[in-house]
Amino acid sequence: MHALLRDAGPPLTRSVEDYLKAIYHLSNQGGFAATSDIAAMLEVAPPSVSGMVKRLSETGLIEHVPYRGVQLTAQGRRAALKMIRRHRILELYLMQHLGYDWGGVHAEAERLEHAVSDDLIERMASALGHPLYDPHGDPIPTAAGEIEEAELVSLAEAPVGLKLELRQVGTQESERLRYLAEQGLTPGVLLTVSERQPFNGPTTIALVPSGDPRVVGRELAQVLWCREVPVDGYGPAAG
Amino acid sequence: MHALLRDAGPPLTRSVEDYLKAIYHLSNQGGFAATSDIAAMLEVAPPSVSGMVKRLSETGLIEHVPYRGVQLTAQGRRAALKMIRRHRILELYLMQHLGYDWGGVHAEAERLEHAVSDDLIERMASALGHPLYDPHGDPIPTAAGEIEEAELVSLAEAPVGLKLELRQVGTQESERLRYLAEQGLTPGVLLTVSERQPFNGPTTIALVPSGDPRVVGRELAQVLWCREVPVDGYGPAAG
DNA sequence: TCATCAGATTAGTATAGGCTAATGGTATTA
DNA sequence: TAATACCATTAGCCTATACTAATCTGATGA
Repeated sequence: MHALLRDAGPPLTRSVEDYLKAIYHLSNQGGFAATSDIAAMLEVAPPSVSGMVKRLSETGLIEHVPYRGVQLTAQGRRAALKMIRRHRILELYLMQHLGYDWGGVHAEAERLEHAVSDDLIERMASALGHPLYDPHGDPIPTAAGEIEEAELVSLAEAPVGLKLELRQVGTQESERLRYLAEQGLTPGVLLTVSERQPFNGPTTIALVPSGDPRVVGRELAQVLWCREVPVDGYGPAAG
Repeated sequence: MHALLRDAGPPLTRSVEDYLKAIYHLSNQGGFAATSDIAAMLEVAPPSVSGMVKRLSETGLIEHVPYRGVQLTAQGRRAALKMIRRHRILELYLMQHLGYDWGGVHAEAERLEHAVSDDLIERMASALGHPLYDPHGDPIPTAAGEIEEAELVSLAEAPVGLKLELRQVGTQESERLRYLAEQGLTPGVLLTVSERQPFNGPTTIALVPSGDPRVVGRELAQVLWCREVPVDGYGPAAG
């Protein structure tokens, strides 16, 4: 029996669960999640985040460095992964057993993930054959709270031909961020690597599904961290 | 298109949904639901009920006669039936598609009913073949908000041999209520009618599943309102 | 180095929903 | 009819979570 699952304490509220999930997603590479980013992700005002951050750090779910941001503690990370497992299993179940499509499934899972029991999730997981990846190709954390960390490659290093999802933008400079946003290069976008010029030259990519091309200079490409996207959408790259 | 479904307004909170459901169950026969009964059913303190009752009557979901109790308005009844539909469909789905048993299914449905969308419920209903009765034999309200009202027979009139569920105790006298509770005769219990003495004599019943016998005098039997229980548990009395 | 500005935090307020203690009303019973 | 007991309600308070407006901090750029 893994010791990872029990933490007891009072059950977390819906809000708390949402905050933990958001912080998990925003601090993926071990960095800090910024107050304003959390606020944007949860669609609340920044002061609401400050308030919640205070409470969460008092209960030991996160660590807060004022004016810097927050990180999950081991306990908080466990709780976040549990929610992510729930979400991903739910999405898969709704699509495979109840005919949901890509469009509707996220919102439904978003509400259900707070209401389901562990038991129900495990039953769904069984019914699905204990899947390892969700409909988006993201890995599903195990019931014990382990997740296959997708290794990220910088776009500057990614082999030509690969299909990637942009996961992290490794800079805070607003000029660069603004430019990248204009180019449609925000976390979550899918792309394929079309070509790379020699001698540290730019990388040419094609956005998916539009096919729009983009040329990204090496300096920028180096801070665009991507995950390889499995080809069939349900498992890691077929090999 | 039925006009019954739309009421718009802000979505109801979990608490409100629970109150409406409780009031529906407690005022079944067109009577009033008492504050203390609602409090007991929801496991909250009576003043909490008074507070909620004020809010609900301000929003037009219930009608409140001070010191008498509350009744659902048409709007409140619609909302309550929607929750009951959700609950019963969920119970059936969890049992038939996810292997739940009688024990666990209620608590799970109780939480999920607040989180599911109408869309999901209708998908589950389809997957179940649009069932009319839940695992307890209770009728499932239609999506349009109609429910087959179970006719109640008083125990004093019920034919010998019938299997019944006690649904309503038609007296408020505490002495009688206390006695009935001692006898295990509270709403929800299952029983079969074993025998009835002539000349307005007592009715003998057997509790289900224990088989314990009880002899109930006519006066009391007249206020014990029962519903006939379908034999197979999934439909009305098999014909 | 200092002014500036964006982002973070604090202050103060609101709403939903719960609680306990105190009070008020109704119905039963003597 | 009067006393009583039970139940409902009001008063006053608490927590979680959100908000706006005001203030503070730290990084950027002159």
